[in-house]
Amino acid sequence: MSKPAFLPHDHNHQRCIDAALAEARAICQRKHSRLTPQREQVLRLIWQEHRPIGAYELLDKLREEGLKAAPPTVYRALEFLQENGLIHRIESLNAYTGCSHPSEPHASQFLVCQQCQRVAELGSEQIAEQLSEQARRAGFASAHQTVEIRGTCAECLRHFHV
Amino acid sequence: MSKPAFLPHDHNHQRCIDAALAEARAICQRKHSRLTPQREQVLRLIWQEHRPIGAYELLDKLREEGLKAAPPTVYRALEFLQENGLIHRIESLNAYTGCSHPSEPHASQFLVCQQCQRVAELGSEQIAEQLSEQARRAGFASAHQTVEIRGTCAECLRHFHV
DNA sequence: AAATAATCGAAACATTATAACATTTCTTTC
DNA sequence: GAAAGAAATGTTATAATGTTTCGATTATTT
Ligand SMILES: [Zn+2]
Ligand SMILES: [Zn+2]
Ligand SMILES: [Zn+2]
Ligand SMILES: [Zn+2]
Repeated sequence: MSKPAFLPHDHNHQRCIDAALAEARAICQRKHSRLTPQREQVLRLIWQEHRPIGAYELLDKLREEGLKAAPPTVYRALEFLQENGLIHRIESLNAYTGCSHPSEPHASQFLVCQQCQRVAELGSEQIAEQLSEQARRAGFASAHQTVEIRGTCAECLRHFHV
Repeated sequence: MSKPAFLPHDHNHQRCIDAALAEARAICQRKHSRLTPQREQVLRLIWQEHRPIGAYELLDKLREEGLKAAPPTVYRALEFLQENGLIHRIESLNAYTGCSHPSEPHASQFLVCQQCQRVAELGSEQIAEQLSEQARRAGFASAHQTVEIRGTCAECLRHFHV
């Protein structure tokens, strides 16, 4: 993990979007997963911001873009994208965010800024390992970890002096 | 943390209930928080099992016990109990579970068994510290942590060979 | 007792997610 | 290319979870 967790608020975000979509297409091609136009559209909408987006907010955006969509449309796309490791669900927000490094399976921890609502992904194997280890000491076999840290990002700390 | 995370399936659970209610009463008395009969009833229902319980499941149980309850009845009680540190919300389940050591504020990590649905609370300050520290390295100021580990508890590992 | 604050009752409403089944599109096989 | 099978999508309805509002009641303080 060399990349900074949160990019500056004014970074060139179009690059994030383009890179995420390109990587998604490559991954799906490799896996023979069908990243259909609708699914790609949903992924693109999710990547519009680093702020997680809810299913119904996505639904609205799909409709704004002219698609005749109903809730299942969105939830099916979300399911596909999750199964293929392209997005994560943020449990504490009931919302979805693009995965920052979808190419390899990984444990994730999320930093959720209360001020700007952005989310960044830590990919600390160390944390994941320690969690698994502590669980193991209780005789517990870990299958999946949900780690979400709510707080204030560096930029918001500077701007709002919270 | 000396107590085992998961108690045996066949432990004397009435003791858990009684102890939890007694501790809750003591805490609320000390804090001048009003643990009304309704709130205590909800807490007792939550402690009926080590399995987290959803708001509407609670609502049903309240009605079974003769209370004329509506959703706000439950959610208000849950809010009170959470504010007073007597219960935790398990985000990945949309459900609530009794706090195992409500007397002092503490970070919590939850082990959630996929087989028996029980939840145990780790209270590892070490994990909490490491998470805060890793976040801090990203310039992020932690305010609250959600840590939920899904997997299989020791007893279920033995019984079901998963 | 009166004033104030906290709690509760009740109805409506809002948000998030899934079930069920029909239709279309894509892929494979012949 | 046509037929069969599989995957994806459309459509409607409904389930599950959570909130707002406002008035009535109860508890606490003065
Ligand atoms: Zn970006
Ligand atoms: Zn921020
Ligand atoms: Zn018990
Ligand atoms: Zn278990």
